[in-house]
Amino acid sequence: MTTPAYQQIKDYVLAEIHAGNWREGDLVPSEHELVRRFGVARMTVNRAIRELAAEGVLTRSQGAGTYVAATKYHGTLVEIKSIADEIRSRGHRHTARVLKLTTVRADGALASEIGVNENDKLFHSVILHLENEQPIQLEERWVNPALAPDYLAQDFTRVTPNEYLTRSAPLSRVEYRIEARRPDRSTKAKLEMDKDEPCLVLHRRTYSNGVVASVANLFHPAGRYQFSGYF
Amino acid sequence: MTTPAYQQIKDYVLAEIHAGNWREGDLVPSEHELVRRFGVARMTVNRAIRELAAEGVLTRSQGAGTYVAATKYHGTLVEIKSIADEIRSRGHRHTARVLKLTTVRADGALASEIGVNENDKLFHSVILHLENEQPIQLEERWVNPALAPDYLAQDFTRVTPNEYLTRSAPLSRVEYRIEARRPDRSTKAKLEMDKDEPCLVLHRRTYSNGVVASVANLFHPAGRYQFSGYF
DNA sequence: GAGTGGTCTAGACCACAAT
DNA sequence: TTGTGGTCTAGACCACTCC
Repeated sequence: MTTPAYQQIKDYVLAEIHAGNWREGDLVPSEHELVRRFGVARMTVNRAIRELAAEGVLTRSQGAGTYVAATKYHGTLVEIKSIADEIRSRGHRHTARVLKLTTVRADGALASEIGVNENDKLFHSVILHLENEQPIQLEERWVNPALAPDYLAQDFTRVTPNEYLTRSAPLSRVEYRIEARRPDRSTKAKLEMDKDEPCLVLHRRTYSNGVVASVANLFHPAGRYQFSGYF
Repeated sequence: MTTPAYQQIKDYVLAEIHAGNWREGDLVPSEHELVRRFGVARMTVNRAIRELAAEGVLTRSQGAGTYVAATKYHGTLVEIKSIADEIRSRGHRHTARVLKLTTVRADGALASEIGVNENDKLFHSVILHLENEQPIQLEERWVNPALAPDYLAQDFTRVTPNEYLTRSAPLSRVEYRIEARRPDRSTKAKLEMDKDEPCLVLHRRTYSNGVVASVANLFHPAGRYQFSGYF
């Protein structure tokens, strides 16, 4: 019931990356080098590294070497890329307004969704994201303080909560729900929405090491935003 | 510039499955048997089959054998499972009403979206799906006749277009777009929607072997439907 | 016990990149 | 030319399932 050698090598590489010892773009030890370190056959190292490459953790190029891949969480659908990157990739200007950033007490529904006790402290933020000065996303978020103790000290006009959280607590699982909804009056005003314009809402719950790190509701004006992708 | 042996074996297995010679749940030849047929080392066969298992095409169990997996397209998000299966998995009753099923001529926009010439023939269907007699999805679809010549002869109250198409033309690529929208009067009436209730719309374009097989617009009442998933 | 997959070895030859 | 990854071989031992 011992862990297979190739899996131990995979775990080793992942641990080095998560610990920050090997960063994006860094050169990973060669197969030959890992063969020496682990005292196994090259085929065994090859399997470990090849699988990590297939999983998108590493990139390889023949003759050159193996590198730590850029972290893309997770590609397939409703990507966990930050709204800021998305706006910038369209060649537009992203700005953010922090409307709220405080500590709150968890009420019953929130406590059970995040998996803490009622009345436990949670961090709460409300941020409005603008694309070329026009509101595009209202981000309402509750954060588990255990996983991001410095949350309240961040400048979220420069780094989005999403970016900060994925850096401070590597995410292991994401649950989402997408719905259409009529906005309440306050949401409608903040997003400067037209009369009768519906809202496209993404609810997202992210986990880090099996613990809920954060719960977010992302509201978008239907006329200015949609999700898309392929696979 | 020859294809690697492991890739040839993967291609062979995929071809047998797509051709229908090997069906869901069928036992796949053992590694030993494939070693004999292809005249390669077992490690080479092992890599081919292991990768197909990792991709979800096959399932393996030690001691028992390797089987063709149930076709789940594609798992991660906005799964391509049929609305009928989804409703049944909730323990509810699915029924469908075929509102339209004809041949149409492609206008400019449709022709370019599907990649045919203007005025080429397309199959067009409009189907209303009900969950326990309550409308849940209005499916508006255009189909490339080249890939599904018998489309008009199907009984879509028994098999959904989606199920029929994935069987007759294995899909290789899916593009989607999700948006919130106010329904037009006719859509609203068909889906028996409340006053001011928004619509959750999924646009989907599916490819088979690099050719557009079908374009669909799926309309859902916001109050009765949402997309969800995890990864 | 016979057959299956799961893993591993100790070599090998090749294509490609950097120098 | 040296070092890298890409692929492959011909064995081996083991754990598991099925009969």
